[in-house]
Amino acid sequence: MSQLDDQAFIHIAKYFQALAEPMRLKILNGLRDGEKNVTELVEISGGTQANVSKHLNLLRESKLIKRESRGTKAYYSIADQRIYELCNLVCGQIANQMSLDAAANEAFISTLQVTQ
Amino acid sequence: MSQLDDQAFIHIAKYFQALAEPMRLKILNGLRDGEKNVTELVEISGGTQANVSKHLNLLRESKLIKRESRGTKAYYSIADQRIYELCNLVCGQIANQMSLDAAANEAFISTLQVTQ
DNA sequence: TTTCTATATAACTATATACTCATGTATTAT
DNA sequence: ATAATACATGAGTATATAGTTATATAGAAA
Repeated sequence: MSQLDDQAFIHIAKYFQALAEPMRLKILNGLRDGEKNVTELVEISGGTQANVSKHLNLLRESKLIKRESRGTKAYYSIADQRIYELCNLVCGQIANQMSLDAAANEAFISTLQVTQ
Repeated sequence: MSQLDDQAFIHIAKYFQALAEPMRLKILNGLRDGEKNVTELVEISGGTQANVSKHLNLLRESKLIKRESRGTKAYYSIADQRIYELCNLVCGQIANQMSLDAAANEAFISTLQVTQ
């Protein structure tokens, strides 16, 4: 394995790492229908303000979302639409793994709002 | 957010978590061209036998790979082809983020062997 | 049976990170 | 200027996990 390979794997791993947290997935899911400010995302996610703020910062550093400050509010929105493709792929996989019957499976997937 | 949602996000996060480790990505990359035994994967990845064995176990629990024992050897192979689609998506993203010029970008991507 | 090879696992350490609580900072309103 | 609102961040704790070392287990060969 070359060094370049190693660096690449580290980068890719970090990208997946940003998606490897339920609260962050909730936040990203909450941004599907457009930008939201921190207070709105706190309500949607059910987390504390401090914690949501930190997750938002991490997602921003990972270039998954972007921030725009307007007045006293901070509006976040998706910077990388690809994450929904990723989630759709994974959701299919997860739905397979959870041995639900066909109907429940449907319900499960639609609950995730994974269809763009 | 319903409880079902919460469970779903937890599942999806765990799936991404399995991919969020450079050594595991190396191992998965090493399995692109078919099954390999542990010793081969140790050589490919450059890790220790114990560590590779643990990562293999984790990947198996996450249903990303499967194990077949033949004689004294254990052969691992991809159980979920989707991971390569995931990696391809992510690699494109990563390549964009690393501000390489077009040529280096090409080289970078081909090094990753991301094209199926 | 003894030995060798291949793999798994237990014990331990070190590090990363998710979370909470408290506080800081910036913008708007009074 | 003061207060209120919205957000960010530092300190501290708890937990998860990647890694190492040593050892266990299982099959094949002698």
